[in-house]
Amino acid sequence: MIEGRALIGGIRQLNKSFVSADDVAKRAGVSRSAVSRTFTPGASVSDETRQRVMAAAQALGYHVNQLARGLMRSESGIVCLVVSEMDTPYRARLVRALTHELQRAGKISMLINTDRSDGSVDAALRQTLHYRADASILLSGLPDKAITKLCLDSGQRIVLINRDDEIDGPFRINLDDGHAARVTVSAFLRAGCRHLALANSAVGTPSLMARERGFVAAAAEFGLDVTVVRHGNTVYESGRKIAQTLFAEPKQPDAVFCVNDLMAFGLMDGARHDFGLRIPEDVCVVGFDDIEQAAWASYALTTFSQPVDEIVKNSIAWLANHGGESQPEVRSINLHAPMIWRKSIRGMQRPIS
Amino acid sequence: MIEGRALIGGIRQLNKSFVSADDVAKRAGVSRSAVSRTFTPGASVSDETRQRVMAAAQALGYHVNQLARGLMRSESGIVCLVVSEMDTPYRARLVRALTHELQRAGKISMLINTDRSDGSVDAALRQTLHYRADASILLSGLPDKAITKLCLDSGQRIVLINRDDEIDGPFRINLDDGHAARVTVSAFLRAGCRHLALANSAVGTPSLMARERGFVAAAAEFGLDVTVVRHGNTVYESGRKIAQTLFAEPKQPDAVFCVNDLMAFGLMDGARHDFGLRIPEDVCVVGFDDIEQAAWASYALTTFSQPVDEIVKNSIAWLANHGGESQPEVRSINLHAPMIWRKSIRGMQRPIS
DNA sequence: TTGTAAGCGTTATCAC
DNA sequence: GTGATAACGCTTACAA
Repeated sequence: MIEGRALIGGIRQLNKSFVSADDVAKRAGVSRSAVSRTFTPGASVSDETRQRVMAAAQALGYHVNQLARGLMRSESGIVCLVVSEMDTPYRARLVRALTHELQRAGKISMLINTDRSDGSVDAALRQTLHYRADASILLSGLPDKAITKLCLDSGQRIVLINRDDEIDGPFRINLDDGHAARVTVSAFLRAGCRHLALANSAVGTPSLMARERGFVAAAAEFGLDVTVVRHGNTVYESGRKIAQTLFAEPKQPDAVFCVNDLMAFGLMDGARHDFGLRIPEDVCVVGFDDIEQAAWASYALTTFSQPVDEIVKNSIAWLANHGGESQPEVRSINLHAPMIWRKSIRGMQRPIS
Repeated sequence: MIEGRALIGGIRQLNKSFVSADDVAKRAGVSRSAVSRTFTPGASVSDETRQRVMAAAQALGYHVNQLARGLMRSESGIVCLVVSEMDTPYRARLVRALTHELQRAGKISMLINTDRSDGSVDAALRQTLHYRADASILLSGLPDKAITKLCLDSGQRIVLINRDDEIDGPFRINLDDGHAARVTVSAFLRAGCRHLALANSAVGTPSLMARERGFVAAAAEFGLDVTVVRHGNTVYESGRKIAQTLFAEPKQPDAVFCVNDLMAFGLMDGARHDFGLRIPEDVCVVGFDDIEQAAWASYALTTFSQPVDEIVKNSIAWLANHGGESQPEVRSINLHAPMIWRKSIRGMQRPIS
């Protein structure tokens, strides 16, 4: 009754003094354990007791304290999302979908931003260890291998999306980047293109490099050289910059595969506004990710769709399956990124992939 | 030593059996309290003890258990971000910035997705109450007033961004929507436009409606009518759809104020591709939010910049200031959204705002 | 400065 | 089915 535990209207309490199971027990005239059991899914409580407990809980505004519960149970219910540059369209979509499904599964997601490696990242990540997160999901981006190891060492289950940390333990989800690259080459050739180019970023993450290698290799099979340009980050401005380089050369490419959509948009705008080129008449363009903007009329970009729903489904399924003792058997999975055919390649609209 | 507490290489432990302060104390040859004090900022530990504790902690891979700490302390260190459609460019940027600054301030953010009102939202939100979050930040979007009340009732401090729940207690951050609308009207008039239109969504959130009212009122001052069209969500497709309506009429508008950038892009694409209109020669367009795409060459949209950094700074400052006892005095703040002048209004490039 | 002991709000074990 | 009691891992008086 002292120190602000006074109840206003029977519901709201002041001074951050929360209602505890003890309070509920007293009011309901039962024991703490009865209250606990009432809020534990696989319970063993008589209907009458449950009724009384629920009534008391309702009246007092009682919420189970997960902090305390997590102390006893092995699971905290927390899943940690580690991501850099999360306002990038593809990443934002992934984070949204993951969060949504996670909370449908009764989990709660903690967000760790790894934009800068200035120690604040490290601190934040350490935070989640402090909270005894059940698992971490590492999205593509900056986070380095040390982070993976740190999470792993603290006993978390880990999902790696589009990453390549060759550490044992995590579940890996990757895309068939090489296949996409080959499909692109063949689409370009069927459109009559002969001067192929590839726009990549300078960051050189594994999936980006896989796309580059696949593209160059597939072109080589047809005896074609590829002009490869790598610049900056995987952002719009890099694509635009690459356009400046590519189209200023005497031998202008007539087909460019950009390793992601953002760069493709920059490249398209560069080609159009800086060089007066038409797409797809003068130059064909293909991107990767199928972010929302790819469908906008100004771009109508032919690209490869990130199977976000599949990624999320697989992540959560793996997390759910391996809650128990069983040794994780499946270590990685390869998902298909289907081609989305729009208007940035000339000729027949015939998807192949 | 039993049940998997065996240490591998002195660092990694199996079976989720975490290292506790007790373990560290034993190894360092000190008491539990000494360990606790070592990890408490305002401590009172001798340098020597601290050294030994740190060494032992390092060797064992010890991390303070926040779940347990939160049980004693009043603060859990958790801040809850409630947001719907968080992959929308503006929201994603806000979430990123908030998360980043929050973790710089030593907090950790929990993400609650309120996309569907199917009870899963309610469950997720209830989750954060369970985790005793210190505060909640509600971004614009779906979450209804009941949610605000729920958070408030559980003793959380609350920040409302661009929302209008007329409940007492939260800190409100809003924009000068009306001013932006007036500036837009005067810019249109100076560009020689006479047939003004406004593209709004049908959701009718307070800030959106404020922009509409402000625009209509300002136009009225000059004796001008405004064609108002409301349709769908605040997305690209809605803008495009509105273009169909607007430009099919005999009296085509020569200036359109769109309540957000996404709709503006849709409207521009509709005007160009469906009606062959040129921007800004045939029709001037202004948006709101200044998302990344507004700077892309295909749009070069004149718009109003969401002061994201200011919003974040103010949110966190308020949260930090009101950790103590003091009655919150400042209840709300109004931020300025400066006009970003690009190329979607014809004539002199003279910002006014 | 340091150790001892008493909580914090749960859940799990075990008699009844 | 129910109620004591012992953890869980931490912080914090209080005493030394």
